[in-house]
Amino acid sequence: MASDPAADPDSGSTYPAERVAELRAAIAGHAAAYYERDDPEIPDADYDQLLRELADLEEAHPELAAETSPTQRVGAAPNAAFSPVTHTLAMMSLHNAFDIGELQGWQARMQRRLEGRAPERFAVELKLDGLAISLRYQDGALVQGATRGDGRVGEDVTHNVRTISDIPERIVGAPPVLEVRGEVYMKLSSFKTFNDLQVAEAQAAGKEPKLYVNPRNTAAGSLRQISAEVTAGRDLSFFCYQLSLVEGGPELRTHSESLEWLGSLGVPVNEHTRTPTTMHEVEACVEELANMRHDLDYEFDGVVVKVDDLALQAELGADAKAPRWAIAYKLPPEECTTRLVDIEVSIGPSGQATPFAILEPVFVGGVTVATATLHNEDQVAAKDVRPGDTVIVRRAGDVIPEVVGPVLSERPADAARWQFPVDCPVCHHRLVRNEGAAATNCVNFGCPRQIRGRIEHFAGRTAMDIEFLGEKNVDRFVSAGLIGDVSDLYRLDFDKVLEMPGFQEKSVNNLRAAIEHSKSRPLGNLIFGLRIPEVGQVNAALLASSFRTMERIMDASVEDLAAVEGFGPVIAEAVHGWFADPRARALIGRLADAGLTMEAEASGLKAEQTLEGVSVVVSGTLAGYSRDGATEAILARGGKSPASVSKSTLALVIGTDPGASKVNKAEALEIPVIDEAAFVELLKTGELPGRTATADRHGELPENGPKGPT
DNA sequence: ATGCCTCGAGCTCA
DNA sequence: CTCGAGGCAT
Repeated sequence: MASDPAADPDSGSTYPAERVAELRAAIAGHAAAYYERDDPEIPDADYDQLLRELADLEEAHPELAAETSPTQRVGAAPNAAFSPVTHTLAMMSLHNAFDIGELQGWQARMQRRLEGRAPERFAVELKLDGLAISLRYQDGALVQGATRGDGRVGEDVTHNVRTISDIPERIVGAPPVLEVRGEVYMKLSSFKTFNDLQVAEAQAAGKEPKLYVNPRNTAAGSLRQISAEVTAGRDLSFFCYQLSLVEGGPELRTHSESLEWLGSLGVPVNEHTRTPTTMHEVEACVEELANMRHDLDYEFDGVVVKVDDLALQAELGADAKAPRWAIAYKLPPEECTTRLVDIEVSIGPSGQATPFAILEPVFVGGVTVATATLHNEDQVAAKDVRPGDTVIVRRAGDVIPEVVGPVLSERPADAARWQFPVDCPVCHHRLVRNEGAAATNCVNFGCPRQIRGRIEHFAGRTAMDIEFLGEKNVDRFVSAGLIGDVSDLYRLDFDKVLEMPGFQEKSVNNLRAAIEHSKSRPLGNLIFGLRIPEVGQVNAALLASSFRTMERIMDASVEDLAAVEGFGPVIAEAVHGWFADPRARALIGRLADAGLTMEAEASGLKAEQTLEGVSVVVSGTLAGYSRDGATEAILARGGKSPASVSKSTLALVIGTDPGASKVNKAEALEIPVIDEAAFVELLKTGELPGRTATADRHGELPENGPKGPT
């Protein structure tokens, strides 16, 4: 902005008309910075100087004066706000098609009306989820923005529309009169930023945040602000989808031509527009656009098909509700409303009490949703959803169903704020929420849910990997009183198991062998299986390799533990505290007696430490290594293998079907992406071979196919 | 204060 | 696998 010539009075143009235009543009920019973003770019005195020069010029050259000049409106209250605006051309809605058959029906009706002639070309566009507005330009200057209203009469929202950066205040090369229609919407990223800001501000003020429900409602609400400053803070966007009125413009024969022309004038037009010629192609385009639903930074709820030829459009005309030359192909809703019947709390395997919503079942995002997690007490409070509320439920793509928020206008008068239950629904002990924690927990060590949870975790694939001992069998054995903790597994009464329905000799023998086999699992797996707070797979392996024996871990002081690389006071304290409990020590004793591995494997002659201190991430399936095999190979050579790519990653090894997020991140961070052969080389030498897979695959990756199920 | 990492929850899909 | 929360190092 410092180099803006118009800001410098000395570099002014010789011709008054040009200078006037320059001044107006500069003033508009500075005014926006000052009034709308509260962030002045130049001193007030300089601004006043520009304004004075403009006023002088306009006085000297009355033919250059204009209604829209900043001299006419600076400081003026937007008293025209929300006054009724009668649309020159009614803003009609669209007929809907919910499947391909209805799309074909529409085409057949048109063809009948045209007595057998068929449209030669169509335009297929996204139907954005925002709100429709009409913009009027006179001599290239934006003079009015209006909402759709009832289609005939809308509301004047000019003051707010001017704050939308996508919408040009002036159009160079525009005809004397120009009216366009389009959709004001909010980008998903802007919506997220905006809601994050709400949370931050509420926290700073010590209040509960008021979250906005979705980008569409936020955009609509933003345009209804009395103060344009509020609207300016919302980062709205705009796409034009129709030229509705033009006087003195070029000759335009098709809709797509008109959009192209508007685009060339600087009016934002959506890039995802197709112009197929046959209905068959139309269907393919509709499908193609529909598949982009989760790949864009904005939402759309349908695809609009229009007859491209403007003369044909005129011939087809409209019925009472909508034009005959266009139809909206509606996509299945990803968001809808339903009744929140109740809020209940479930106890997780670790004792965490998670509130969840019981919903009147609704079909949304391709599945029927009957329950949805509400995460924790604060989430329920922030959303302020109450039993009896009508709520908005959302399930976008492969995202988890979510209760977005209540529809306050539908709230029953007697709906009371929901209270977190006092007792565990499983064991009826008091629930505890610690200071500063988000979660509420059942802390009863003997809670049946937690007994089961601990045993399931112990038997899980990532811990002791006991086959045939899944959720269901654990539940049955615990219920039958056969096991109460993990050490009971090693003295399980198999005769009793044999008596249980569904168990025959063979299945019992399988189970016996699996349990027996688990005794020799490495020490790290055992430690992980114990489920010590703050100790996951990584920290468990660290404990095993640092202390070598269970005994030494049990006897380690907090300082000893904190000396482990990557351990701080919190983890050290958690480990120490866990082993300090006599019940834990007794359990370890029983496990040792049962014959479980209590020492780290004698590492013997180890592989050369070629990867000392570096980290290598693996994604996808490798031919010569199992998932853990590759990780082990890296660890054995002194390297690390975290689950995600970061700046410190030396290389990403990809097999077949690598995770897209890892590959993308590696590319973004310019981390070498290597194939299995290069990985083998890397293990051997610690060096990356000259040619990387990145170079090979360049230009190939962005063309990932459709993400939907195939 | 920042960025990397692990933990732990919840969920999908073969 | 992905995501948010939180621990730890810098």
